[in-house]
Amino acid sequence: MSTAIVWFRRDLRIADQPAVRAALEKSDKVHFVFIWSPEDESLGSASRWWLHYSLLALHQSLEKTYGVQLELFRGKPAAILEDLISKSQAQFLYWSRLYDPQTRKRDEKIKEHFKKKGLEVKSFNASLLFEPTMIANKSGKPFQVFSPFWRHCLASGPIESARAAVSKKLVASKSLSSLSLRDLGLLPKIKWDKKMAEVWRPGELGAQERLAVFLKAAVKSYSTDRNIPGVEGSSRLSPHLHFGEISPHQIWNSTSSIINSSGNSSRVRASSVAKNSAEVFLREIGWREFAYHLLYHFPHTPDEPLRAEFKKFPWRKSKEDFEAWTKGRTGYPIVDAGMRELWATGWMHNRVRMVVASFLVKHLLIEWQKGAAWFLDTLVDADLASNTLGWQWASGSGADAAPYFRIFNPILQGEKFDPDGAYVRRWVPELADLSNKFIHKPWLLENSPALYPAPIVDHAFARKRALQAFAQLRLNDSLLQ
DNA sequence: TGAAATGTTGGGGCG
DNA sequence: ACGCCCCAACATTTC
Repeated sequence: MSTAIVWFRRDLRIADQPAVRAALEKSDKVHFVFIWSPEDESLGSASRWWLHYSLLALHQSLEKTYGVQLELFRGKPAAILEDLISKSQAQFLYWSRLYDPQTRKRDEKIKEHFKKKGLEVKSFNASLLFEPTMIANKSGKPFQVFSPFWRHCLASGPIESARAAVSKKLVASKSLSSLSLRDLGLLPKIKWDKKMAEVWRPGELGAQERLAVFLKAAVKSYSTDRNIPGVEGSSRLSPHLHFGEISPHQIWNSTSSIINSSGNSSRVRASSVAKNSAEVFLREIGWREFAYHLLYHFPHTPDEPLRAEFKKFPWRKSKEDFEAWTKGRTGYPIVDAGMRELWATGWMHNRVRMVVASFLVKHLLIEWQKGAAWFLDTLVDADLASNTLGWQWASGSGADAAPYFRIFNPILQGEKFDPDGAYVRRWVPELADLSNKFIHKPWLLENSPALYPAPIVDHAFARKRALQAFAQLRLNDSLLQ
């Protein structure tokens, strides 16, 4: 009897999972394998916490649906797969594709190696609506601006439907002497994760539940509410998407069915708002696709600016300022609230991500790579593609970037998007008693809260300094030409 | 998915 | 009644 190995990575689900489906079609003996390789992929503590529970959830659903366990290993994937294949005599090795430069290189080698040994090795698309190789502009080049990219994607043909999980009982095969989940050492040694468990439910079921809740209510007013961090207006699907607990196809299918069914309702007015909101939401899925497009075609961008002239930007070095930023002690309430939300829950509202990123890069003039690294280290949805796009956007050095002169005013952003201070009050409790008038500028109070720091930099001063620095950059650039 | 500076308009207070 | 000024509200431009 033939044997297949499914190598799970960031596709931790069983529905709409082409590698699993292919293996089940080929064989009644399948080993489901996950290899924890911190040497290849450094995950922050929040992401590790998530991964632990996501693996637990995957293990449970594999057992329930197929009657077999998830087998866990630790080390270099090539070596571990070699061992597994010789022990199991597997003929088929399947996985879902990843798109970051290092992993692509590693996986290509592994594929070539086992093909040479006579195995059928296949990789599948399990995480993108439009893989980077499918999309190019008229001159055959990758897109660098979102709108034309997304227009092109939407015009490039219908999006495939998500497929349900195949249900089938597999032949129990001898386990490959795997580790226990605890042996992977993904959980934190210090117990800081209590808040995480209150906020998140990692795993495929948690993802489906999150999507269902979002589509039932919040999606209707997504286009406006998604900007208000004090309101639960966003889907919070990002960590589920990152670990592949849900596919964009599944999200696409269920969301577009709302768009299509809202046309013949009697409440035409209300439904057209909902329809627009659903489209705005799907556009955000499009931004994720765009991020993978850029990472694939411009593999240097996690470390270096896409626009080369930014390499010479006169960044400041200030350990103290960076630390104040990470700890949520900059003296600007909306910035500090965001950084503290991140620290407590491993997540930050997107509006606030833009504000804190702009603050680090433009007010403090600290290089975006440092902010990007902090985000990767602390976010549960830490994703190289999306994170790179976001930070390059904020610094003005990337594709479709914010112009250099676009500097967020942290006071105005707070007043505009957190007008009643609900978000600040939640995450910066020492300001909870302030009136709406002062909640975003507590330093103007006669006796401002003693425990809360004064602004580490004056806004007007910082704005001028940033504009000067960016002007210098443009000067350098024109002198070179 | 920007903010600040500058320009324009028009209502209303007031001599 | 009229001209003048102030200023809020909105529009445009500039960074």
